[in-house]
Amino acid sequence: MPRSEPMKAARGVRDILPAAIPLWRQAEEGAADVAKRFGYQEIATPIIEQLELIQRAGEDTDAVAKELYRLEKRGSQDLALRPEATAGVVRAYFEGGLNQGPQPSRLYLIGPMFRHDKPQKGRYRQFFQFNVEVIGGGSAGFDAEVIELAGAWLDEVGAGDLRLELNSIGDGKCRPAYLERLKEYYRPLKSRLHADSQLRLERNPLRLLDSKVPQEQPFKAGAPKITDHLCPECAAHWAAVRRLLDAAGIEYQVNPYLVRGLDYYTRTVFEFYPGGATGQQDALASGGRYDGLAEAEGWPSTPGVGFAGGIDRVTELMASSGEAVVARPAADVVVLPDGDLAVEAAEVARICRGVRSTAVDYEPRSLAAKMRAANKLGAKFVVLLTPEDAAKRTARLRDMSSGEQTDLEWVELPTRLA
RNA sequence: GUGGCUAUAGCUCAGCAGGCAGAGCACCAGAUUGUGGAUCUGGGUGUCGCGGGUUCAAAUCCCGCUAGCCACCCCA
Repeated sequence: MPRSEPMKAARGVRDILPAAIPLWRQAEEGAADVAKRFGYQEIATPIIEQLELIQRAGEDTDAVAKELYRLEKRGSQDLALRPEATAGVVRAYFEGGLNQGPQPSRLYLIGPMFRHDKPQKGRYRQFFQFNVEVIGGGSAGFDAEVIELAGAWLDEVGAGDLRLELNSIGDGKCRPAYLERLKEYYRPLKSRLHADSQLRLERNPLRLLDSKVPQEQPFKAGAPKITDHLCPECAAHWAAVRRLLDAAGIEYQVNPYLVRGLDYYTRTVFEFYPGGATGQQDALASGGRYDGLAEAEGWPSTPGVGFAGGIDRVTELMASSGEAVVARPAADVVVLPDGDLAVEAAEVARICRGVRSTAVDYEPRSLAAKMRAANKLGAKFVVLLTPEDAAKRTARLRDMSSGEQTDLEWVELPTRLA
């Protein structure tokens, strides 16, 4: 047989092994707890969606073109793996009739997302997000609420010091005029911009503000700030959000360069970063208001605000900050048959499982080896079974911490183990 | 898309002025007349990522490829 490479996981994806699961659970359960405490309900949407839904929510950005996992066409629908959750949640809100219920709908979702990125630390092709969405409510109170919720989650799971950045990017009423001012400012500088930025200048000028090209940094300082050019409604909303955050004692930094590239985003944008990190660190959670998204999907215009938190990054932070989680033993009780007693050992295990997690060592190895294995597993008890015992339906129970042993009948096991 | 680093046992890695492929951990067994942890003893489980080149001789030097990691770019 020709030798071949052993099979490995697909590029950019990873396993969450048993030892890492407690930390993972802590991040997820922390998310669910906080969301419920704020009155949010869980929703689960498919990881596949119609390609068109994702394209409408992402327009024709490079990201959609390059990073979307499209599925081979089956039947008449083009499908893709979801790269983010909000588009699907908004779709489900209408399709499931949540728009008929009390407004707004407060929803949360935890699940995997897929992007064909080049993998690197904290960035995977299948990654997990905690999403919180308020759909059907346009008040500033909701903006502040989801920000507070995001901060509470990161705090409680032990993500450590945080930095919250905040901005407003206006809406369809005031943004176009601001973008004209921005273009006017950058046009004379066009020849000094990076090639990518020259394209953005006419197509998506807002993105010039978060450019990281070193030679463009000095230009940003002189650029008009959108928060100076908000319409009265957006300005009032912006002021209200900040007032609410101040009242809640939530610290933030206004970052006039924090933007979103898509038209349906409106008003509030925010991102949480690890506090110790400087510069270009990936956000732990990012969100904002998307009053134009429902309409982009072809549904009635409906306001919404929310955020997405990266569970992979958060668990990595938890691990590095020494967040200790003790893994529970796989089984409290291990049955060690001495000889060919698989049937009897399985029956004894079945009896023990009524009161404690129980495993059986079926391997034909020495009793010493079985004891070693049971010890490493963290077993609290072992049940030793010899052919003579088995014939009489008796066994020997050993307490692994005290070393104490007692001979007893199988039927006595539940009471002795309980 | 760009760049840097890495690739040797199941795992982590050493070996690299070219000369018989190694350690620790893990695993198996024994000391213990078949009862765990501590200790000791024994056991190597390998196409040195793949393909070429240089050489008497290549894990080691050179070229190419592939994969992984890290960073930049990007990130709905």
